[in-house]
Amino acid sequence: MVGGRPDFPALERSILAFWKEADVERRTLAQRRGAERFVFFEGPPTANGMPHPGHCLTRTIKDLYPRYRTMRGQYCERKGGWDTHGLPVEVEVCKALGIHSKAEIEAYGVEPFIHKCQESVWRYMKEWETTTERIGFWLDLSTAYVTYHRSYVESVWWALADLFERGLLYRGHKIVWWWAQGGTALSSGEVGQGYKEVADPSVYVALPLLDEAGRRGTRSLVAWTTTPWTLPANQFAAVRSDLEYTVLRERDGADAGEYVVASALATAFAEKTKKTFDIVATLPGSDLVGRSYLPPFDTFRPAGGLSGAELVGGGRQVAAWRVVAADFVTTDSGTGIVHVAPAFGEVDFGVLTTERARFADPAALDLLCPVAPDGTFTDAFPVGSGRFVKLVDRDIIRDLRQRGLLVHQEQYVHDYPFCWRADDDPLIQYPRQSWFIRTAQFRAALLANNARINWLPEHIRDGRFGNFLESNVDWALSRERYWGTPLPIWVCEATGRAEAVPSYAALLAKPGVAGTDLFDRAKAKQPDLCEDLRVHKPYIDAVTYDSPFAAGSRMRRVPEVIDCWFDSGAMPFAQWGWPHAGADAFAGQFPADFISEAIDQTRGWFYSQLAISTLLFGGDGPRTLPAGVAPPPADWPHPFRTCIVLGLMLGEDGQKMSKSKRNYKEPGVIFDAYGADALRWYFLAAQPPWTTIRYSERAIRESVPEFLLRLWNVYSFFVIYARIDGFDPGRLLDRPGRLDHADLAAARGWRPAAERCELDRWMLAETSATAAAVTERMDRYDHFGAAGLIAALVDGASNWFVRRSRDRFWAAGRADDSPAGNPDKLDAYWTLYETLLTVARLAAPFVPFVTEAMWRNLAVSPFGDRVPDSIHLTDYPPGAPALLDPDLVRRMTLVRDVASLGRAARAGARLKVRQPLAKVEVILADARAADAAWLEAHADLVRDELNVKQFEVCREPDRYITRSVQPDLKRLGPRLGKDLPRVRAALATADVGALLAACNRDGWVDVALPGGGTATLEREDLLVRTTAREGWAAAEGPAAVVVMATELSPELVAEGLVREVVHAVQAARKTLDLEFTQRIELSLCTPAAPLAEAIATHRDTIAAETLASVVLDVPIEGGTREEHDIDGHPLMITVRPLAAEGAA
RNA sequence: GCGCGCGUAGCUCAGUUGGUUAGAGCGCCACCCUGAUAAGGUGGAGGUCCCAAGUUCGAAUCUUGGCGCGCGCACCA
Repeated sequence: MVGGRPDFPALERSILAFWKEADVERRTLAQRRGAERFVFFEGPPTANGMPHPGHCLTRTIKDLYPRYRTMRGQYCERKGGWDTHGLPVEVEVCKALGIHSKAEIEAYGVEPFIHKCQESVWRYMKEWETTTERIGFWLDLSTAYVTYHRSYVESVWWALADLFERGLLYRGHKIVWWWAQGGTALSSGEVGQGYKEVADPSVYVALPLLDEAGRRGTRSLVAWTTTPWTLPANQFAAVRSDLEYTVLRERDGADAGEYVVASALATAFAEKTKKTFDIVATLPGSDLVGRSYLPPFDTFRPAGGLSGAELVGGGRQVAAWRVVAADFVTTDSGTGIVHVAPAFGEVDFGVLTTERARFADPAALDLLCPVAPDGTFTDAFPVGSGRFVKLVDRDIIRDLRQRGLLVHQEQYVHDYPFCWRADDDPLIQYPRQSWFIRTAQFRAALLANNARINWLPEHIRDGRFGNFLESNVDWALSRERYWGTPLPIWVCEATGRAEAVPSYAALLAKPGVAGTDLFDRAKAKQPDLCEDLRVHKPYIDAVTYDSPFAAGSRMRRVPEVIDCWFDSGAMPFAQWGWPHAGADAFAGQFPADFISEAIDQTRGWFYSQLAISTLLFGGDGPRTLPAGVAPPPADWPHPFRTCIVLGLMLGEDGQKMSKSKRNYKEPGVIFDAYGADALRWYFLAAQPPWTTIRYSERAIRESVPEFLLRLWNVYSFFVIYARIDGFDPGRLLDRPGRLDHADLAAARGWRPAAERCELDRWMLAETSATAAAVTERMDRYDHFGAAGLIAALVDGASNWFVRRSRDRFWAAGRADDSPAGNPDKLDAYWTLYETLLTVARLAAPFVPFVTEAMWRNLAVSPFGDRVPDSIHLTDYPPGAPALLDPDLVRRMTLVRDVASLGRAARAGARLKVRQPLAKVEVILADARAADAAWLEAHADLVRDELNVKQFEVCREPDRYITRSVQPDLKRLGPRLGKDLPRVRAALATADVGALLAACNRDGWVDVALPGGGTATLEREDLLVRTTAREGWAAAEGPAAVVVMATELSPELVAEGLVREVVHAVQAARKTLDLEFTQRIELSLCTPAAPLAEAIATHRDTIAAETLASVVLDVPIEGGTREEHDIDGHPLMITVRPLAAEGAA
């Protein structure tokens, strides 16, 4: 059913059924087997949350290019994938179980907990599958990779083992964001979730300097901190050696000491403390470096005072509570002297590391940490022992004040991270053993690889992503959690030496392996237990083997699992189980030509993929491949060549989408109301993909008439009349081929473009040009530009071709090659048919449903199995170069402009189009003579469009317009530069006629400049602009001025009145809901003489236009009466339908 | 605080290496068509292109500095 209002959602459901029944998706792939590949990677979504509109966007983009490339003849696999590990899954399970802490999980039991996690992963699976299918995203979910699957885990193991073999995976002591109450470190992403603005105490603390003998003097450093609880762990004070420091003494202070602060901050310091200071001295920071000071607390201070330790190069120095030089010291805030507590800050820890390197025995510098993993002070710091550090701040401040070390105290408002799932728990930075990957030493390689990626938008490369890589730090890989890929490292109980295991088979091959039975027993008890869990906690933890490092000792796995981002980043090879399996699949599917995700994946999937690929497959790795397995080529970029980075999608109110705020409509609602094509077109055509999209139902709804409905209307127009006129391409053409222009040539009654009318040639030229341009854009991944071109083509077909061709479609004769056929009508059908087929195929990757419906009806209905049964099995239309006709396209634009200007001129003069006018004249600004002649030859067209009796290109333009000459700035700018204003001035006052005449004669002209000198200008340097003179009904555009004759003769007025009358009668017919073939009796009564006369004169016209058998001037008995006002004249219309007696 | 992006019509957004009269859709007003018709079309009004300075013959476009918004990073003490 093509007529009437289309029901897109219903249409789409039937198309979905067809795709499924006819196995179309698989066949599009099978058809291209062996062809050049287009490699696409699916970034795995997590299926334990509901899909929302943002996912619909990514899925639309991810579908578009594979569809397009497939139609272009490439072979594009679309293997799905699911991300299944990680804290979010554990959190979901904990919620369901009503538990929170690690202790509670342990109490519940790791084994049942893992089982729950594995089940929970598939919680919203159904919704994801439905959404994926409904939006038309062709993705093979049946072969989707799953990150918890054993083969996937073993691929990841191999990668980690390889890194370990190369010394790139190590165990380190680092400062991590620690959730003390939960007993785990959090990932940076998790930390980022939990920032809150809070007021913390901020203190200025005096650190008394010590002399050579270790005696305390009167002079103190002043350090600033917002975390007083870290003061007991103080180990250093940092200054910058190239800064100047000032020694201040409080004026009027009785026994005031002296304070050292950075000179740049001395004033601010004085203002803060509200004290008046005298400057005692200034000194460079370098003078402070090496000095000892008294730590704020004695926590770790040896009773016997400070003894030195031996330096690497000989000599001795005090190990702790010493001033060090550091670049990170700034004068932005504080005092220019930084309290360094290596246990509680990453930067601070860096200071310790640097200092350790200076000493012969690094152990001389212990890491001082008075805090237990649960966040409470140990007995080492009696003031706060047993209490959570943050709660001890006040006691610490009181203690400092009592001892005279507190210089100043205030509240400081700043952002501080809290646990994202327990937002009353502040996080602390805390030293913790974890496993790291040495990504930082690959910084240059990462950047080089990144430099070769085609990022869209481009600024991602050097902007967000590049910056991120520049500041790369080693990847903190391990997580002290449960549901994740277990870190495949086994450690010797006796020696602590470790080795990595690349696969389960390798583990089984170890000497004296034991513990594999834990899983077997669980499986025996619970036969449906997922086999993949064999490589997960707790089963894998039970597997031990003989240590190669110490006889009689066992190797045990470390307890950690890994960051789930490593899982997803390993997807290019792990999806095939490579290198343990899938060598061929991997070789053919690496690197990806195209991936796309939203910008939040910069440090997520984009980074994890790049980092893993660069480390494994860059210049010098991998080293541990099984025999016969080759690494992929190392050429950059890998593992992806082009990446479209999508903007974030916001809700209707411009805020982040959130379920609780209900600021977005569920995708399902949109699908049911407007259809998937509407949503897809909105995503693809309404804005470039990287802008932040404000998702709104209104915007989606409004995008429908603009494209989908218009396309449908043209299509529906064609179908309606093709049926009436018997246009049946299936009968006229035996071998349809690909239904391209050349194939249609074989059809009976088909005439070459050259023999058809101009409008047909124009339509075909536009179509061909658009096909070429769209292809070019799509090859550049510019679907936004391509969509604009397709929309413009549809607009041209609807609002120019169809509108101007109506009479041809309605002309007498059949649309076939029979004797009753009308060749021009047939031309019109062939032209529109070809255009529709081309447009449908161009738009197929964008709106796969409606275009499929069009193809099924336009091609499959008439040709049956002579053509592919799905549009997605066809080739993308190449366009026919022979049909291109730039001159015609330009001229048609010109005539459309003229028509448009004519209407503007009418509007200006308040002369509606129903009122015929005598004449319209056009003055072309700077057109070629051939264009003018062409335009004049199309007088009929313009007369028809503008309802005028006469049209001509004006021979005496000076009557209506003035001309001015302007310099072509783009051409002359580079040549004349500073002289331009003078050239402009000269041209403004020049004799335009003479100037142009000289130019046309000689090709150039010298212009005298106001300040002296001349400029030589060529004809091409001059632009002629025409301006309408006052007093005419005229409208001007860049290309032309259109002037309307406004004088109304009595005849013209009468004709105008008649058109109004016809209009009124048609309205009456419509009110009566008459069939358009229904004949009527009509009476028109008016007391107004001019109107009566006009009606009398044009009685036949009125009768013909309104299908009236008679037009009377007395009321008809039994007719329906309507009172009308015709340009101020009253008119009574009476209509009486006649008994049916055949069609018009 | 640092980094990235963005500020153009009432709303949502284009504007492709600096160039002449800055565009579209929606909304609004007016009009047209009435054989695609519970559709379709045309025209119009509406803009200090966030502000300021600079570079330039010329800036919505380039530079710098503000202001505002979004995102990322970050207790850099």
